[in-house]
Amino acid sequence: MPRAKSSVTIADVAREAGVSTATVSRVINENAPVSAATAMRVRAAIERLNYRPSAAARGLASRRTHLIGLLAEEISAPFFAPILRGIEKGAREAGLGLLIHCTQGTPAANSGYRRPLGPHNTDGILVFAGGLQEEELVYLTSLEFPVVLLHRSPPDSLDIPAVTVENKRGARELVRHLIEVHGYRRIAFLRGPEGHEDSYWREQGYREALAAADIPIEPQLLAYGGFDQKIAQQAVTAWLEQGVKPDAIFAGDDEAATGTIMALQAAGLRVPEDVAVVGFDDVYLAHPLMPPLTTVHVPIEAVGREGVRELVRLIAGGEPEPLTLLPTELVIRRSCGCQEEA
Amino acid sequence: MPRAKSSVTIADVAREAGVSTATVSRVINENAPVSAATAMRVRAAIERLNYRPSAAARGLASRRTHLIGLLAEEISAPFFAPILRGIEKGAREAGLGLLIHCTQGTPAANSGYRRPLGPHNTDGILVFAGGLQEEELVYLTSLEFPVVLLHRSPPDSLDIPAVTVENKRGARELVRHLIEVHGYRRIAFLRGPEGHEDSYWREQGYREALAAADIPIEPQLLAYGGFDQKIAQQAVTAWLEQGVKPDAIFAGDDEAATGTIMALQAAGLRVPEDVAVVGFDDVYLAHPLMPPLTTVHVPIEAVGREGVRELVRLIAGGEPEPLTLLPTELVIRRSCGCQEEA
DNA sequence: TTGAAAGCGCTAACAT
DNA sequence: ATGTTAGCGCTTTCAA
Repeated sequence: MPRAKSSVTIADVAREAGVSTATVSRVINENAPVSAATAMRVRAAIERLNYRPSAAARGLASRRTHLIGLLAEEISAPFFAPILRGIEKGAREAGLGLLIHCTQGTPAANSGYRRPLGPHNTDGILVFAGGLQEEELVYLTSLEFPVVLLHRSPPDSLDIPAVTVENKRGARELVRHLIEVHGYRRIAFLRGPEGHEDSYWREQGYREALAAADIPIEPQLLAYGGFDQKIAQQAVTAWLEQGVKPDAIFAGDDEAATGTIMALQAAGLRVPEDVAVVGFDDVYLAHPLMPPLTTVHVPIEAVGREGVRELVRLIAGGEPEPLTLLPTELVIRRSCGCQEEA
Repeated sequence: MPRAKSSVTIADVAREAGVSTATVSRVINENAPVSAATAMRVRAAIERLNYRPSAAARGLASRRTHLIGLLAEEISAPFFAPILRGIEKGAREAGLGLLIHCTQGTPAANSGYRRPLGPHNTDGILVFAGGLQEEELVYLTSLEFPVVLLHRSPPDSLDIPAVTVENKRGARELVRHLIEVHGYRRIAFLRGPEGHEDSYWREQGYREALAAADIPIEPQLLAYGGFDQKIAQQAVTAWLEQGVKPDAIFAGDDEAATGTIMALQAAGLRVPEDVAVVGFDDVYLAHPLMPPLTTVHVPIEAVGREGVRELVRLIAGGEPEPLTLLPTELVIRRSCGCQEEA
């Protein structure tokens, strides 16, 4: 019969088992020697009373919440789900709870003493991209509070560990493939959002690949795609209307690649016969009705997992790993002009 | 200058402001009268010291964590992201933190005194579909602990508030459209996973619509689609190989509709000219390269939002609303045979 | 290996 | 309107 309402405390268990509360605590936390017989009695008492330790009391006494936080700007598929899955899995395996909070462009709420996530309620936090302003990062660092950045590098002079992916290398290989295998020379690039690091490095990779092939950058082949299907569609449509017709379009990400393909198809152009299109992220391959897209695989879930791993290390007082750069991988399908194998 | 490491406590603030800790507490919680002048001094002291109340101490003393939990089986796009967004938004607006945990088929971890979510660390929880075993629901209910079910109805004899959508009505209207507007009579249905409530009610809606039109159920037109693209594809392929060719296929959900369309196209059949296809959920409309799918819109994000609203009501001691049934809405596009308007 | 007891930082009576 | 103080339920020295 479960006891109703008023909760069972460690003192109840201690009484039931005929030991002190300290001993019960030791059995629960397994952090001090307890004789097998005693432990058994305690566990039986816990079971019998259906005792569950109060997280608040534990946290107050031990100064450990066993919680980690995730701060993001917004919950947006398709990128958010896999990274969250990685984080949740990592947290679960480390025996930590996961507290999540989105800023949703409400940085105002994140001020004063009402902070959503921080030392007052977690043992450490994960910050996804722009989930936290630099000022607060500075503050948390001064407290030596564990923070790990995801898909974002630390502000200058702050050495906060970051986990991200090889955007530049992935983009470079992708564009190199277009040049070397297909002989394309007029390769357009659709930029992602301003200030978005993934976007920045992908552009660098694009530039490096062109430079390596001695192909000059044509400014008119650079446009804003915003990592967004609609924006990319408009950008490509605008090109077409101006008579700009590249050999290939590197859309910046898969979302933009979708918009690119739509714009091309709407103009009666075939992909890849008339214009090749490549994306980045490899999140839409799941969608079978899209022309098989050549893209760069990004290990999104792994970023979450590695982020937790690093955070756990910091919490344990271990040496920080300044930068974890996860590998990206070229995924050749059909939209670049290759014949996909069956 | 922020103080490093050792955290600022309410006593520090009280001293700095020249008041008692009780007064500081009153200012923070705004739950008792404090003179404007005093409040100002306290706030200034809080600001100066960069004080942030310890969640653990607050929780221990007040027996409120200001946290709600979300329990799910797994984090799977595309359904999870919107519902999470609704929940997170609701929690944020209510000033509550959100703790999430997935069971991932590890019910074992959810036993003994190491429960991920419950009265020991939250003020109430949201259970998405099969996120929690019946036994634990019974236990939590006996404690009068606030629980709200999402996309799942309570076990017999347990009156736990639930929030879900009008699956039956949506399916009925959808099939009625196929019958009345298009005159289809051989309408196939692809079932979702066994024990999945959405699936169950959609089938009921399908049956009701057929019954209302005096069309007998043809057992061979019922198959298992598993709310899964691959499984649906196989099921439809199997039909085709057996020479079963329905007028229309209600795929159970959009995911299965995708597989259905693939199977049809692979067999050289056109949608909707040769076979009409309809889905449910309206999650893929975002994907522009798919033939515009006639489906039923499910307000996924609203389920999350309403779930939080109900949970907040329970936590505040309000009257429970046993069942919140959110409306679904028929979305006519092209895959049923209609001419979509521009 | 075990127990006693002093906090952890806050809230909520109860006084005044 | 404000202060005093007794806990909240645990962990963690310190002793034994």
